[in-house]
Amino acid sequence: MKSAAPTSKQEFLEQWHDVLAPYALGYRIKFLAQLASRRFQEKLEPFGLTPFHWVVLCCLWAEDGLPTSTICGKLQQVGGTLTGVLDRMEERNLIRRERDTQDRRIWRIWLTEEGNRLKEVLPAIARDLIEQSWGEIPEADRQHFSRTLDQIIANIT
Amino acid sequence: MKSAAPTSKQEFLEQWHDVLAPYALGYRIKFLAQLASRRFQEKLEPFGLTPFHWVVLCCLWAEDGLPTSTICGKLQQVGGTLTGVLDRMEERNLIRRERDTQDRRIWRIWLTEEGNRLKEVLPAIARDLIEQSWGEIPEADRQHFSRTLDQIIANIT
DNA sequence: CTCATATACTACGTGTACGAAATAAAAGAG
DNA sequence: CTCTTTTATTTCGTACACGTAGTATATGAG
Repeated sequence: MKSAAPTSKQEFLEQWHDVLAPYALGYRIKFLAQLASRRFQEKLEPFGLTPFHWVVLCCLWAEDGLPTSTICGKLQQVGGTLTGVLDRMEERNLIRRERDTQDRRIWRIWLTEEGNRLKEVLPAIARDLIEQSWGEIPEADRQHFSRTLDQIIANIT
Repeated sequence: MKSAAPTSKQEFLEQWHDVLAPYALGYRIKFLAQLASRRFQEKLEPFGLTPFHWVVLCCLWAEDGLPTSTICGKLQQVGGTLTGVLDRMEERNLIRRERDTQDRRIWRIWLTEEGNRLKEVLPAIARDLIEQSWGEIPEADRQHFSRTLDQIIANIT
């Protein structure tokens, strides 16, 4: 029981199709999310970053100085989760917190120079991983999958 | 910044398609997994269960008395994660740990009476959630999505 | 039998995630 | 201008999730 357990991916998929039908969809999606996160984590490790850091950086690259609540909204994450992530990002010198001058309840998040520089390196890494995930799947199927994904999200929201 | 933040689901999806293309696929999948987990958690709360308890129970309903490592394999989870989950399931009187008589390294997991009884109630709840997730999506699209999902998992494994 | 190696599981430290409660500042009622 | 209510964020407690290290037991070489 090292890390990845004995069951092969083939067996894994079969089992969750047949034996455990009620959870078939949910668990496979959760599993894919988890697997993708592991892969991405491996690639980010050399930079001392996590997948969560990456998405926060994405938000700030698009628009710097966002309030914490706006980032929460973009990522659809609970406030308490962000606090910890931002704490660690601040420690690692990726971002800087500054109080809004108009509304002192708001803390705005600003990229440091290092946070900004990563924009030159990370996107290529993310793109490669996505391309690997799609693999041989043709463009039409990718779009179809993507649309259905959005529809499921809408159904469950 | 209560719990779900101001950005609407419509805005959410648009943003992750356009603004953050590199992460578009990954983050939406992660988000769906998270969202589904929240919904399922809500439904399991009255029983004092979590989604993880559900999948472990699924494994044991199919075959009772499995070794911890086999459950790890079926769920494709790291051993350390299972230990904690099983600890809590034991405390909640869902399962019982027993040492294998042949190989004393192995701990076999057995359902308690309560763990067994839940088989009558929980599957319907899970099925409802899946059905809600699919919504109006026609059968052909469901299968198509499901196949592509497996393919992506295979590509990234 | 004895030692090295492999296997099954647990323990620990870190990083998400969640809901609920606490804190601080703004905004609105009177 | 006060008092209540709302909003932004943090804090806390619990539950995954991972990699690494540690412990106990089995297995194979000699």
